[in-house]
Amino acid sequence: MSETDSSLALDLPGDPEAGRRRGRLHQEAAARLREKILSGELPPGMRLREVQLCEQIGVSRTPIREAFRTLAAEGLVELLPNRSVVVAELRMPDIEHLYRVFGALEGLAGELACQRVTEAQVAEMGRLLSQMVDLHQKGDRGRYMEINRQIHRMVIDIAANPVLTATWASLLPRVERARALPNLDPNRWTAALLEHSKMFTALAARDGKLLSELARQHFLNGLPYNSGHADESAPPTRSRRRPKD
Amino acid sequence: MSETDSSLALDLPGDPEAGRRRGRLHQEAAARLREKILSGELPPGMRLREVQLCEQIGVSRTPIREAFRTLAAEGLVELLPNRSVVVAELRMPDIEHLYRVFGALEGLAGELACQRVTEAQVAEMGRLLSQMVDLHQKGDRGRYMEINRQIHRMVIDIAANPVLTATWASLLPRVERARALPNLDPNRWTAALLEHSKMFTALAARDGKLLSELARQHFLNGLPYNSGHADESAPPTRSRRRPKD
DNA sequence: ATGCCCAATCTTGTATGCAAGATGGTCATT
DNA sequence: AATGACCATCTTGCATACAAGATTGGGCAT
Repeated sequence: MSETDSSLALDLPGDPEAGRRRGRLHQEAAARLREKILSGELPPGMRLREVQLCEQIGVSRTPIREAFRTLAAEGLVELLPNRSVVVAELRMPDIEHLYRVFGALEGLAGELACQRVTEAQVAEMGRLLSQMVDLHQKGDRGRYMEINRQIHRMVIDIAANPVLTATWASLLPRVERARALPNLDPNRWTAALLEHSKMFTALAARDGKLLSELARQHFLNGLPYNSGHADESAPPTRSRRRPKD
Repeated sequence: MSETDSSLALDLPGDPEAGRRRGRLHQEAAARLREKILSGELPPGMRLREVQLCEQIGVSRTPIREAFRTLAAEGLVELLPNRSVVVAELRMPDIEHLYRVFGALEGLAGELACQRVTEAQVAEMGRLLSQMVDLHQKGDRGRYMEINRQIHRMVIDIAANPVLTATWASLLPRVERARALPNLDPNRWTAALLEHSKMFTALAARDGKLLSELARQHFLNGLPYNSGHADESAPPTRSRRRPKD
């Protein structure tokens, strides 16, 4: 993933893997574009021209176009008919809408997981949780978030609902993108940790309804303070940052 | 060369619309394939060969391939890498998974709709509901289902959450497909009507939590009785369970 | 000078060609 | 006769050619 070398081309001259990539070019292209969008290298509103990306990524237009459809399904780009594809904007109201849906899905996942979770899985999750506490104390945000992702992923897996998993996964890239925004998720670390702890308790007690509600709330709490849903388009002049808790 | 149906071609010789279709070929192809899958003309498990469909629909492989991706995102077909595209199976456990997710989305929609619905919209919905009662008495199932769709669509629209709408819409074709199965939705007409009535009352009272729960249950009740796993973790309302058949 | 129209160019949408992988049947070997 | 390898063919994945709509900049008329 750190191959941000200047050459974006997928294959170099004489690449022995050249033939081996067949059948996955569009997936690779989609993955690469997804990275670029999430990292902000391709900023919101940017027009993506097919030939330009073809040259950068080193494939023809066909797999690029297929990748576009994948990314459009993930909400990362918008396809304008007979016009360019543009990187989707991500404004605050959109994020709120996204979080509401994602929260509902996580709630459902928690509820279903409660019905199926095994003791071993509860124990495993307890271990992950204590790791998170550790990392929080060390201030290692990167690894903390990694474990965080792992836990959420685990709940979804335990829920064992393929439709849920697929829907959740299709929304995830946008959520990650929102999380990467500077003013989101500022420093509610401590609060989030407490919420995780409560959710774990609910899971261990197999209290589906409670976990469902906690998961939803946990997620909505990740929104910037009190984004009630009334404040539409981002207030431009508000430069206040929330004090760290 | 006689196809199963010669009228499948999108354009006939000398079609004046021939040029006007540009930019929508893959959409039309997707729509046509979607229909064929929902109607059962393309049965589950059937292998879809590109060239064959090209001839039937009258376009080249490119739009067909793009249509395949659209349908795959809707869960109607499955793309086997380097192998054919096949019409997705739709077995009972899948349907249950689907309904759980869809029910959660409808629940969220109801909750959000309660926060935004206007008196005029409540009135309109009351009108639709009474139409349904009428059609139920007349036994006009077709129109009944049409109004039914309209009401659900209206709730989603009132919720005014684009992410929710898009996610819901992407799941909808599969739900419609499940509804078309013979042994689903047998004759719980009357019960469904009663549930709709309760939901309407909750909406009129702006009781989001209640509507959310009712919507979820309403949807899950559409599953054939005894569709598999243990029933939901809903002990508080267990007296409500309908032991129908 | 300003505004409208047209054409050159760019960009996307569609069709088709070509190569690699999958499929299926036949033949040789045990 | 059964089994496994091989070859012909089919099908998909990718690349590229071609056409139509969109964009834009300049020229012309007012």
